[in-house]
Amino acid sequence: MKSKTYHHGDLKNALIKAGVEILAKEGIGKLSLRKVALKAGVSHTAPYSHFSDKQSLIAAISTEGFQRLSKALDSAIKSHANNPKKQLIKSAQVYTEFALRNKDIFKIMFSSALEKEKEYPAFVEISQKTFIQVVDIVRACQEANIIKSGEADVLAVIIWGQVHGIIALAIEGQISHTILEKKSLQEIVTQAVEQAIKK
Amino acid sequence: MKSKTYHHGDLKNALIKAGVEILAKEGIGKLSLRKVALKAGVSHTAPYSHFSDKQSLIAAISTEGFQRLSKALDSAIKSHANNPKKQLIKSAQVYTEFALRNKDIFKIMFSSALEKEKEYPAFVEISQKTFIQVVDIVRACQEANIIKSGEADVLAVIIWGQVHGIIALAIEGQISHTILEKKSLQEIVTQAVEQAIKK
DNA sequence: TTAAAATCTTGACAGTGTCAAGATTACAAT
DNA sequence: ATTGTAATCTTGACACTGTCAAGATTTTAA
Repeated sequence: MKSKTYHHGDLKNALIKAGVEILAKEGIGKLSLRKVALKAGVSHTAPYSHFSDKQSLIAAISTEGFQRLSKALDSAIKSHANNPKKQLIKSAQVYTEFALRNKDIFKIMFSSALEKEKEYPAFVEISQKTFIQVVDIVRACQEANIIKSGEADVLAVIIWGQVHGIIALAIEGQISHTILEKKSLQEIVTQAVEQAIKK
Repeated sequence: MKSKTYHHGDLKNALIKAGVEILAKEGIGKLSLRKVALKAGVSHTAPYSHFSDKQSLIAAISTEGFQRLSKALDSAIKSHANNPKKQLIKSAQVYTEFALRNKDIFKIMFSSALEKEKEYPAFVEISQKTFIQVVDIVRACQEANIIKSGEADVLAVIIWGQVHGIIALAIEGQISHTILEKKSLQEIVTQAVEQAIKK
C-alpha cells in the first residue's frame, strides 16, 4: 500500500490519523506538527502542503471527531425509531460514551476552533449538523408531548448543555470521587435527562 | 513600590498577575513563561524560583480564578439570605457573568490541571469549596421544598453541570447566533435553572 | 558574624511553528 | 508523446518556547 514514493498519496488523511493517535496515546500537550509528520514518515514541513497551520490540522481532527460523534448519534436515533424519549436518553448516553472513550479528542473538539471557527467550513457544517440532530429529537419529544413545547432550539441548548456540562466537568476532574463512586457518569447523565423530560 | 533591587519582593504574585493580564489581552495561546517573566521585569528563568514548571503557574492562575469566582458566589448567596431559590438563580447568573468577563481564565480553570490536579492542593481546595457552595444552595432548596429531595451532591452536579455546559458551549462558539439573538446567555441559563427548580 | 537558604541571572539545549527556496512528481493542454 | 504548470514534498533557517545547570546576589537564621 505505502511504497516510499516521493509523493505520499494520501498524506492528508495519514496526518489526521497520526494526530488522532498521538492525541489518544499522549494527550493534547504532546501533539505537534513535527511529530505528526514524523509519524506519517514525511519531513517536518510536509504538513504545510495540506494544512495552512497547526490550527488547521486541529480543525481537521475536530471535524473527524464530530463526524464520528454524529454517526454514533445517528445510530442511536435509528435504534429507537418512533420513540423520542428513548432516542433522547440513548443519545445522551452515546454522547457520554464518546466523550469517555475519546477524552482528548472531545476536549479538542470543544476548545480549539474558537473565533476562527468560521475559517473551517467542514467543521462548522458537521458541528451544526450534530446540534440539529439534538434539536430534532427535542422537537420530536415536544410533538409526543414528552417535554413542554416552546422554542425547541433553546430547549435543545439547555438539554444538550446539561449533558455536555456534566461530562466536561467529569473529564476535567471537577467532580469528586465520592460522587462518582455512588453513581457512574452514565447514571448521572441519564438521571439528568430523565428529570428534564418529566414535565 | 518597585525599586529595582535584585530581589523583587513579591515576584510570585507579580507573575500571576502578569499571567492573568496576558490571558485577558492575548489569550491562552500567547501565554508563555518567558513573556510573563518579561512583563514582571525579571529574567526568563526567574519564575522557576516560584513555580516548578508552566503547569504550576497555570495552576496558580486557575486558583486565582476560582478564588474570584468563589467570592462572587459568596456575595450572591449573601445578597439573598433565607431565599434559596433566588440564591440559586443569582449564583447561576454570577457564574455566567464571571465566565463571560473572564473567558480565557474560565477556560484555563476547566482545562489545565488535568490528572495532575492533586499536585496543587490550593487549587483542589478552592475548587472543592466552590462546588460545596453550590451543593449547599441545593440543599437549602431541598429543605425549602423547592426542588425534590435526594442526594444533594448529585443534584448539584446536575444543576451545576447544566449551567457550566451551556456557558462552555457558548464560549466555544458552539451555540448558533440565531439562538443567541433570540435569548441572551443569561436568559438561557436563567430559564434552565428555573426549569430545574420547578418540581 | 557567618553559614545556609532563597532568590535571581546568564547561558545553553532540544523542541516547536513557520517561512523560503528548491527538488520531485503528477497532470493537463498542446 | 511532450512539455509546462501545479501539486507535493524536502532541506535549511529563524525566532520562540520550556527547562536545566551553574553561578551571583540577597535574605535569614544560627
